[in-house]
Amino acid sequence: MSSAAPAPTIRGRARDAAILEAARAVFLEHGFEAATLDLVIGRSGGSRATLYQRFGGKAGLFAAIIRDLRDKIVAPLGTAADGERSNPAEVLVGFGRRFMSILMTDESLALYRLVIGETRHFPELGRLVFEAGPAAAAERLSDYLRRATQQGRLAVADPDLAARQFLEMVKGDLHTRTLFGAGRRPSSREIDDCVRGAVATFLYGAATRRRARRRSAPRTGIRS
Amino acid sequence: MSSAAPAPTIRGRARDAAILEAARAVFLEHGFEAATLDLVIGRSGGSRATLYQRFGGKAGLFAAIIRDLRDKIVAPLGTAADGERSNPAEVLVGFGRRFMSILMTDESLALYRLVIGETRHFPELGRLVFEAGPAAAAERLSDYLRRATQQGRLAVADPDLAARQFLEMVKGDLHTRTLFGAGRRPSSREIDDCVRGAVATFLYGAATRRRARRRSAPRTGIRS
DNA sequence: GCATTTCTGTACTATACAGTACACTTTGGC
DNA sequence: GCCAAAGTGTACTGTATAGTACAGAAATGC
Repeated sequence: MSSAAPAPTIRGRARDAAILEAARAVFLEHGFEAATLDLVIGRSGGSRATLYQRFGGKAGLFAAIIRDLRDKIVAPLGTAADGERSNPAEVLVGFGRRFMSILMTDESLALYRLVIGETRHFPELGRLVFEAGPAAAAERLSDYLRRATQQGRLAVADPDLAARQFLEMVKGDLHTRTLFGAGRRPSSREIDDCVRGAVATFLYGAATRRRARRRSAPRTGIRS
Repeated sequence: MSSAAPAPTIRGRARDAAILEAARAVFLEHGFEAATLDLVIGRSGGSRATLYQRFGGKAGLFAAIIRDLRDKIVAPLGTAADGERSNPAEVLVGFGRRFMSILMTDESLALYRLVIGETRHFPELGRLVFEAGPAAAAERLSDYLRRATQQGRLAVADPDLAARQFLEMVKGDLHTRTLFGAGRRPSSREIDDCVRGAVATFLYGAATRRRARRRSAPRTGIRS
């Protein structure tokens, strides 16, 4: 599928890169169906025949740019953890911020819209992006939560679940709202508040203290 | 925009309804660009001219079905709260379940894909759907959280934020994963576990008990 | 520097589709 | 039943676009 041969010649590599860059912009801006190869060629400056020879056609080009974007934008999500300072709150705030700083870029949002919108036609690409991004980020966070719990710094019963919960809270509805184009883009200040709020709720919950039971009880004690 | 006149005659109303139903199916299945009016007409059985007269064209028809779907699918999200039993955990589990039971239907997921994917071309429709659905649901939950806090049953500093956090956790990554088409559709059992897990974390948090401070402190005490 | 491979430009094909026109049929109020 | 309004069917127009063909230019490797 993608660009079959890695790259034949120097000119070829440059051409591939130019086509990919143009295609990325065009697909992100217009979506798969509304994007036209003439638009891509107009931007990249190559020739129609080369595009077909190198990428096989519109669908192949689309797959190629999604893979490209996955590597450039989405994969870094999975490595959004670093320097584990001793305080879990600080670690979580840092992780949340890096997560959001990648997720809320124009390119990242456009990629989400594109992939989610085209899932019907390209289901495997959705899987590709999801696994490399959000799922990988959750895995890394899960590792941290497990270690912190073993060290007695947190009390997390199910690290995988907790990691996903935390990341969803960090996104808050800011991400969804922005995907829907509802309201203006959130400021970095709002994003920061959202991250800190998520950390607070994640760590301490919303129950009144006098009602709090031993941690393990409510976790399994909520019935029906 | 939408179907201008409410409905002129009986046959007319039936025709409108048939066109809308067909258009809904076609747009949800193919997306805006890939959907064709011939497909719609083939399904609804009317004539091309009527469609144009009643809905003004492809874009008008699209706007009409989005409004229709908002009323039928998304708006109920906003009313997903009922019977406030005394136990906050039970109320939250009930709310979360109803929320997810609407959100995870095939139609609801397809609508999300459609609206998110077409936000570029129809930003106002995204706003429409978001406000009527997720935002309205968060508002109702926020009301409950505020009341429960006033009654001393919960300790929620910012009910609006908390409501959004809770709903995001309830969705977990199940919703996003399914939107991306990654992995099989979650079972109702998985959804249930996700909801209960969200309630547990929302109420009690992940901090170890011996590290827990007074609730108000960490909420504002997380710096940088 | 020459042969070969790769890229380019242009022109062409086939098709699909939104939107329009118009003559004809059905419906529904009276 | 009549007749105005609404709906139908078909055919047509114009355009946009994916994909193909091919001859020529350019670069690459030796």
